[in-house]
Amino acid sequence: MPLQKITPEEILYKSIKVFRRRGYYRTKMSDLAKEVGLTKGTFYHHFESKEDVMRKALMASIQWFETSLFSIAFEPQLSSKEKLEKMSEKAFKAFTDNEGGCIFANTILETAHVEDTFIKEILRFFELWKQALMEVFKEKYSNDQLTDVVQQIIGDIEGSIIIMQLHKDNLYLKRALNRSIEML
Amino acid sequence: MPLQKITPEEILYKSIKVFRRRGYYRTKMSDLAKEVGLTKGTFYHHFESKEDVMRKALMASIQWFETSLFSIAFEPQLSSKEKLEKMSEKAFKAFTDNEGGCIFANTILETAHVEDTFIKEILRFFELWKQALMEVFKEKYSNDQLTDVVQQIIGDIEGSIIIMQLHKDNLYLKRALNRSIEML
DNA sequence: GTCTATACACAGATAGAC
DNA sequence: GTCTATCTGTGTATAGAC
Repeated sequence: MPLQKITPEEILYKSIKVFRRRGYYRTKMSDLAKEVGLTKGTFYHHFESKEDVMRKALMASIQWFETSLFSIAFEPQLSSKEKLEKMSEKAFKAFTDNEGGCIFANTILETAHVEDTFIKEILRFFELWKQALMEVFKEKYSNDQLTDVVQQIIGDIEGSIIIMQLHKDNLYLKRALNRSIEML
Repeated sequence: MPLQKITPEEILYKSIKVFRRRGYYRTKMSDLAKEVGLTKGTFYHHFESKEDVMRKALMASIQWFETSLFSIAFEPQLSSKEKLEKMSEKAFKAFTDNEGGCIFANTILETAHVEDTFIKEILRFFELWKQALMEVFKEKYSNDQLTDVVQQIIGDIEGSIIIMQLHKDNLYLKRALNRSIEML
């Protein structure tokens, strides 16, 4: 009976968890390895470098948001309100699960003025989020209002995630998500 | 003629600048020393450790916000609107100056789930901000609304700082500050 | 594919001359 | 008070056995 082989998906899932809580720079390869249940040496068998792990982790996370959350905005059988409520529920779970908030916001604040290593991935996340919300709000707001309204909602949610982590109280995020529903 | 002696205030001011842009963990003692124009060895003559520099930098920053910005909320000769406009103008400058956004938000996201080294200072900053805004908004909102409204405004501003740094466009912060004025 | 052992680089902190 | 030199710990990454 061979040792259970760990899948790349599982490694990335657990790496995201660690990166979200500890940040990129503070996370050690040994932290990632430990979380997955491997040694550092073995971990390097799967990835070229720490940057490589982070990039693939971000891409896997984007993939998840795209197929599990943002896609709701384009489900034709749902009303706008139903879409937004469903998205809010998923977002709440995603940003409170395992603590650590939003890995993309964390990373942009951590690396914005130092290097642009992950900027492409981070921009893509926020762009997809924007597109999804614009789809939901397009019937309520005119084209020239739409972008601003959606950016405001994303900012409100991200800000509430900061306050949520500061006070260790999920209610702040819940309220921000409810405010976005009220704007419909 | 002796060499020009650098003041502790000046060292802290320049350290804040570096910490804001690079974050705590990624900032090296040599970065701080270089910014101030000293060598690493000399820098250690002024501070015990990196943690010591950061704590004193945060305290100096809080001091600045308290005396230069939050204090405006308690100036008796100004109307609420005048207070808020004056505060917004100062806040815009403070959060866009030198880039780097809000050092307290950056630090809470960077360290929240890893250590609580600076949590006391960060909580104090947000508490003072909250108190100041509550003073300005107290005539407009009832007591049970007041805390939530003010927390929402702070969240909105902090969120806009993230989006601002993401898109390298100060307008997002400007808009968030204007929204707070519209809530008066 | 997993492990242990190790090379290498670099950051935090200290020592001691001037 | 400032410098150069150095110690020490530790984190990234690699080598090589099983």
